[in-house]
Amino acid sequence: MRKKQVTIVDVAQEAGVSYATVSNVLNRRDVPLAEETIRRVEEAARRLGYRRNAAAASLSRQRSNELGLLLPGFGEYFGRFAEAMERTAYAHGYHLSVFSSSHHPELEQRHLEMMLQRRVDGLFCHGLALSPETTRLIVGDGTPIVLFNAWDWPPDIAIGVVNPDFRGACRGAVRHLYDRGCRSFAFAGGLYARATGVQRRLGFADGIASLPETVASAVLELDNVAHAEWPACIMAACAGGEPLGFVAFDDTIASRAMWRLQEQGIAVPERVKIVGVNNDSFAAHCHPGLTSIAISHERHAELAIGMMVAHLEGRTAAEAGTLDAAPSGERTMPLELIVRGSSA
Amino acid sequence: MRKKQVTIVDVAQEAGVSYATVSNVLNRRDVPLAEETIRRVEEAARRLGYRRNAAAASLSRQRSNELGLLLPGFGEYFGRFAEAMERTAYAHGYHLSVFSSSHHPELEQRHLEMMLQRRVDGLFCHGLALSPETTRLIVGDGTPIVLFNAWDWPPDIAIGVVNPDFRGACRGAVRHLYDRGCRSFAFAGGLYARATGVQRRLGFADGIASLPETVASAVLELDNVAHAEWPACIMAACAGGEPLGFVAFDDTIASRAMWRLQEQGIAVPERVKIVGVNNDSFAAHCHPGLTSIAISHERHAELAIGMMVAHLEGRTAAEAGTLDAAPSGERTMPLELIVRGSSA
DNA sequence: TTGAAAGCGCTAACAG
DNA sequence: CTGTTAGCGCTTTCAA
Repeated sequence: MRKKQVTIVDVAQEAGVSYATVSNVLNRRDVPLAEETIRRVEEAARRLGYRRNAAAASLSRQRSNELGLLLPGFGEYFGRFAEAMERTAYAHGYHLSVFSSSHHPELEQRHLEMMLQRRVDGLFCHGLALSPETTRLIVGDGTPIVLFNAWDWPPDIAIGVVNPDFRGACRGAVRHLYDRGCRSFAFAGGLYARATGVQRRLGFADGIASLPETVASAVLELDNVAHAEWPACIMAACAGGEPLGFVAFDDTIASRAMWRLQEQGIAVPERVKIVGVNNDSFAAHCHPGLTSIAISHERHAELAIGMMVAHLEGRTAAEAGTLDAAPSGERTMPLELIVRGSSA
Repeated sequence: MRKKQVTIVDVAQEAGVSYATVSNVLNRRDVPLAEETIRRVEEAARRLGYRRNAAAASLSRQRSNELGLLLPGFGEYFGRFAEAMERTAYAHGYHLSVFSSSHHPELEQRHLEMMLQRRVDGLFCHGLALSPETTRLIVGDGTPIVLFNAWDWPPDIAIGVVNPDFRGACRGAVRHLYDRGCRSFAFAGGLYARATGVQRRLGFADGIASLPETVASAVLELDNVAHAEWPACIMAACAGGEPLGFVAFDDTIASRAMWRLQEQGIAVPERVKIVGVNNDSFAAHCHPGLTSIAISHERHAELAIGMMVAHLEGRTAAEAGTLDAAPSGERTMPLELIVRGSSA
């Protein structure tokens, strides 16, 4: 077994004080301490290479100071989000552990179960995770949960939700394309991300409906269409001589479509103007640059962590009778359209 | 504070047995148990919604059954690796927590410190993390560490290392380009990833040296060169009428270069043939497709986790006098060249 | 086959 | 200002 660990008892002995005192020194609580004692204890701890045992501490203090983040995967979108979340949690004095289900429901449930067993102080969970089985794991457990990218979630499961405004952004994208001269439109979805796809589709429809004139529009399902067929599918939506406005589920689909169209000699942005979603790194480096909808992961993280921390602190404050539990709810985050060559 | 948690004591009471028995039942140890008791306890646990407290368990049993993974960031490369690691750890009966330092040394140290405080059973750490400060945190702690993508690490810090063979792969890339007719070569690095960049550079040099004839070659540093200048920089390395063979640090640099070259009317692959590294998802969807060096994250993960588990189990076996500590060391993983249009 | 009891390392009253 | 002490929830001998 691992080399016997150094405990506060050892440190106490080394410093010649009681081990409660060591705990006091090391946690710098509001307790008054003699300068000399502090020095001696810190010195002893350093000398012995003492490192606090987090399990013992959480057990004793009934909180772990740890937050958990459950992601569907570490793709570019969620990867960036995770990084922002880690930084933000850190800034708020918490530690964030990240788990990705790699799109495996089984792994996802297991991750969830582990976080609950570890009594994380709070949990961040993506909307797709809320299958009936998963939900059952969560419901009734006291752990506060903040959902993200969750548009259809069981009520009373979370203390709050924060969603990027894909709907509003797609609405805006249609308008942008119209302003650039498009008079017929197509949207290409991906079924694999249901809820988030629906939002985009709704936004696309909103956009079409709010145009000053009636235009032709189509919603495409390219999931089961061979890439080579994409241009034909897409161009079928084009009516009249004006360019077609094409809104894609994400940048991957957008760039793939762009390439296939160009390959067939269909000029982008002259014949087809394209808008993607996510502003992935390659959007700026393909040719032409891909107009895309960008999200500020920093702000997203700030909102999510903020909600959680407010709840956590609010709760302890409430216990102290200082404050009512902090209010929460559903927040929507505005997105930004980054215009590049593909819609020029 | 959180709703009082259900403990084994509650379960014991509900089932009418001692709480030691509950523990026995729930952990299905080698202890003989009466069928009836098992049933009663499980039933009670379910009814009460019992969930084991992981902190208490780790504290008591002196191991957490948890592994930690420290990444420099959640980019495509490490993101995929992290997913594979999670799956593999799971398959081996461990739980893996992932942390990314977002390239912030401060966050990185903190993550490390937390994992050590949490007494993870084992730690996976990328090579770039081994700054003097970080190394100091680790050294002397009993936690077993497996390093990955670490070419210059302090001895005695890790129980093993597993590295992708970027060097061999880049050597092969040069050969591939030569076979496709290139007679002058250039490599473009990125300083931001030192060790891994050095490996590629060495491989490039190896490749040049092993060619059947002497050729012109150049190593470029494009970090501080404006993108618009890249074509000029790159083409300066081109000698003679044959196409230039261009090996890039990664697919991002490769695709960016490809675009800039094409923009200036320099044909790829006719004038310049390009090979990238990482086989990022867009490599298959840019035009022309980008030839790239692919890594099997699955195999990488299997090697890393395997090393760790062997050590962990070997150690407990050794304690039991069954086995010597498992041997480990440095493993190199072969990579694969995926040939696409950019080097046709 | 079950239970009593001694910790695991640390925190948090509370008493001195 | 410092020390005593009673847990936190669970695991693990060792007796019964």
